[in-house]
Amino acid sequence: MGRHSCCYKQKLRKGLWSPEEDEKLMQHITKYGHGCWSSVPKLAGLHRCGKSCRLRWINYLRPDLKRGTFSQEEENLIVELHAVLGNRWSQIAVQLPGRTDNEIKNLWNSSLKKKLRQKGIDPNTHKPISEAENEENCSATINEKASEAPSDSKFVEAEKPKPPSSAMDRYLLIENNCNNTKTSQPTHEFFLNKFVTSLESSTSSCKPPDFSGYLNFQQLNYEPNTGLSMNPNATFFNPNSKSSGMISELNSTMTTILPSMSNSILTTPIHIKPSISIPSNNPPMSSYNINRVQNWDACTISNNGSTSNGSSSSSIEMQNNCSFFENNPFSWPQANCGKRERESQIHSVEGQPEDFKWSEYLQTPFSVGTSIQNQTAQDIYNETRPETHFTTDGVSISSISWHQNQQQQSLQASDVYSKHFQRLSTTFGQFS
DNA sequence: AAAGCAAACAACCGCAAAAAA
DNA sequence: GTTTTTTGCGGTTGTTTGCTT
Repeated sequence: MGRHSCCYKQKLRKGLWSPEEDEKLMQHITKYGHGCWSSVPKLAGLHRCGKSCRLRWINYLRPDLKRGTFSQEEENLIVELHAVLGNRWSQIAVQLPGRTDNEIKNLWNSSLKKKLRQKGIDPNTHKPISEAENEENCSATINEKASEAPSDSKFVEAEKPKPPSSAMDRYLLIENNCNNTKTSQPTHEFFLNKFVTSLESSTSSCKPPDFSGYLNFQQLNYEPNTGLSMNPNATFFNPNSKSSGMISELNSTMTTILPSMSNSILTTPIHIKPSISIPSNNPPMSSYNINRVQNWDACTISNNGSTSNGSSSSSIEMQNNCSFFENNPFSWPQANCGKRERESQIHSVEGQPEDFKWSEYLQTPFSVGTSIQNQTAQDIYNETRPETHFTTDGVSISSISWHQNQQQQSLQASDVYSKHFQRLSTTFGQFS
């Protein structure tokens, strides 16, 4: 489509917004909602294009914006998320309630990038700068190998290695290509990754998720450490919801995942006998957080921000008595992929915030991951990153090394799960 | 006090995808 | 099924602010 046609049709104001313009836009949207953005300026009496109005609202006028300087925790989280998501600012912003993608992007470009470089970390790869250079060379070798292969069939094209998108991918790529080995590493993360991927693809296709790959996860030879009391019957999502089958899967998944999160097992490849040892100073998850998650299912959230079971909660505002699967368009068989229809459903609920995104409310259970992540990120980024490590053949894989000390392993382990929780949160947010 | 510079912030632009006609 | 319109995203540029010389 290209450029907004309205910009050509008439002389529209550009540049900074005046307080009067803000006021007009604010009043209009508060009263009528934005509806179709292209009609907003006309209806609100503004000499701006709809696009400009939208941007102003999203980045500045929206009442739920936090504003102010970013906290250290937020900065750390952004760095961590950027390592996983890259420049997907909107997805990163989902994980930081009250912050906009534009704000985060600006922070990254003006400050965070520089800070990372000062610490010797390449902001693009999130690895020590020397290591990033080494791996680039390694990738070049891999590409050379790929180009040697016959390239005249579509099959070959499909087999071309995709750029690694996660630490695990990078690890496997380096292991398999640089070491000339062919090992897949069915770690707990591997199956967790499959699980989250199933959810992601099911949300995009509006089909029930395929957990077949994930379910093997639960058959792995590992025993959750019992140092943490975990109610085996705990449910995290309402089992009486419409998609009870899927909810049941999720609940069993959560029961399995959470103890292992807390115990920080996991990056041990499964072909080596899993060693489950708890570092004496193993701190990651507070019982407070566990309890909050365990109680989540029992919580019905009222519109005054308190929970029906009497426990304190963050300032959540939702409809009366809804557990979070129930009152959201999160039912696979009936999944409604039409955005406009979804919007109309949302609008039809009296008093429902217009831009209701339940992924934001999902932050509460998923703050388990976030809280660990903050803790972890703080440790990692406040300290000098470890110098480059080398595998036996000299390939540098420092930031994803399996050979780091136990404590670092446990910290990374928490991060790994945090990452997948973030993905879950992001995925579910697509339904809003 | 003024000039120069850098950082921070706000807004625009172009593109692509999704939705509607 | 095609075309048009709308929305959202990420890159980039412009403006303001604050600090240093």
